[in-house]
Amino acid sequence: MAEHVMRQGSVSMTELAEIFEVSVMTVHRDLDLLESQGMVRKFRGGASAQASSVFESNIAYRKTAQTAEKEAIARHVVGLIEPGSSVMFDDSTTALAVARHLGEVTPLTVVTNFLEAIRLLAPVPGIRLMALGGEYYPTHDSFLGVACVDAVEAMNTDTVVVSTSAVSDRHAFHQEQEIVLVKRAMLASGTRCVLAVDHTKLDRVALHRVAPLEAFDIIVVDSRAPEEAIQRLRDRHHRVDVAEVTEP
Amino acid sequence: MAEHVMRQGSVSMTELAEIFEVSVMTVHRDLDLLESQGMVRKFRGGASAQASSVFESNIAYRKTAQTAEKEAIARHVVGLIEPGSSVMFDDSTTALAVARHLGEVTPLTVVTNFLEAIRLLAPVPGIRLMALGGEYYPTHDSFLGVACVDAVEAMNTDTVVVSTSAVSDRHAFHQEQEIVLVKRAMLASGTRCVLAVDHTKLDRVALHRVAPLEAFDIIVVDSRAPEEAIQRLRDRHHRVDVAEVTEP
DNA sequence: TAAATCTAACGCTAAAGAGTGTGAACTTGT
DNA sequence: ACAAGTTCACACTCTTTAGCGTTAGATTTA
Repeated sequence: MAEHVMRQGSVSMTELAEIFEVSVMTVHRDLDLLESQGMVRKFRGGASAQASSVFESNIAYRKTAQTAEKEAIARHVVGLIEPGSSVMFDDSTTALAVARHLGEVTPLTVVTNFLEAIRLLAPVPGIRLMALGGEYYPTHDSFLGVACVDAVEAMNTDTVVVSTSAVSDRHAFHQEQEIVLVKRAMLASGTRCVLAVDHTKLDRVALHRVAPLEAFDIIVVDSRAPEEAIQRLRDRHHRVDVAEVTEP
Repeated sequence: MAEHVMRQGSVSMTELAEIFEVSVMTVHRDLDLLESQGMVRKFRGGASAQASSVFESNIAYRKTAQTAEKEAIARHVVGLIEPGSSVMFDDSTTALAVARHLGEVTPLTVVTNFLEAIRLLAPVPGIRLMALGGEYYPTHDSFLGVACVDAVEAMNTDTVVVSTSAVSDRHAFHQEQEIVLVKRAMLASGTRCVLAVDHTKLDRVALHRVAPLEAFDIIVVDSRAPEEAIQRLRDRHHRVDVAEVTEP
């Protein structure tokens, strides 16, 4: 339904009800949900699409996108992590995919500001979990702000895994300032930094520069990235690992 | 079933299976659960009770105990909180009862290190949630340790609500050192400090002193506390509020 | 004011989840 | 080595929960 609103730009309630063969009440409920997630705007009689820049940074959307790629990247990243070491990661869905596999490399110390990852890892035996506090942001389901940056700066981990929404030949980018600050702090507090991005992020830019690519020791992309894009990254002396995507 | 193990001290598997009219398999599963929560010890053929001091500090036990009293205290404490102010509370089940009612006094800034409360409050509109990070302790379902103390010390809130496992005429007590350190830090960072304890905690002591009762501005107890115990607290110039318990 | 739209409440259905038992395979202690 | 005890995997039942529609009442717009 979200996709339809996106395509049309603006649709009426009754129209949506007919298309999806559901009652008007259901359309209301679903749109309320999408609106609370920042995916669409509601007005009397219908709903309109949000600017792409705002909903792309939204969890509900990010979770469903490029799952196969993220899964492949996650498996590769987990292979880079040694049992007994410490890992820090941010509030990206790619990192969440990594978190799902961390139970395989125990014992491990895990540090994150991502509430969903905390929920996921809290009951896992063999994982010493450290949460980064801060102000809770519902749109990201994570803790950000000054308190979080301070908490990051008080720590040091063997491996830091971050993902950003855009990567050019020279820099990693992200739209939101609060998140940029946290990611930067994380990069500064990791012995080894891994940038994990799927191919849709390559050759793009966003509002804020997070860091130059030199700040990362390893860049992991999925195998659906164009060969020449990978080559271009490698040309600038980066170690670029390609994770093989298996599923459709 | 836990109660039966407590009373008997030590019971065999088959005995438990007969008493509760369930299969031995189920007994195994339930005891595994209780053991993982630290309520009992398992050995080949049966299970034995834990020392009371260890299981009393355990969430699974604390959650089921004195719910009516905690509910009454919680309602009273919420009445002390003004909309628009900030509240910090610890990882006590009493505080959790308070958290359940915080949606009624929005807008509000809430600070806690208790994961269950974070889960509970994250989706509540009108609540600005700040999490205190730190090392995750499964037995308390909260974040403790140096990182947590540092995070607390970096903040200041209008009201601090804490509960302790024992209260004498002069001091508040708790068994665990990590928790004591966090509670102390909280007391130091609140403009107004509230001690919320049900009547079973009165006239008791535990291993560590948390703070003298003078450190608290208000002490809230439930109406099942003996009158003379309340009077004794009041004699020492404390403001003691009594929350009326309604349910059985 | 009338028509349209929105919200809240209730009950229904289908899917998900928790809890349990059975039998086979494995472990431990005597 | 054998018996008692334990664990695992699977299937079954029961409870819980999420999602949808209908109706009735409130709100908004023309």
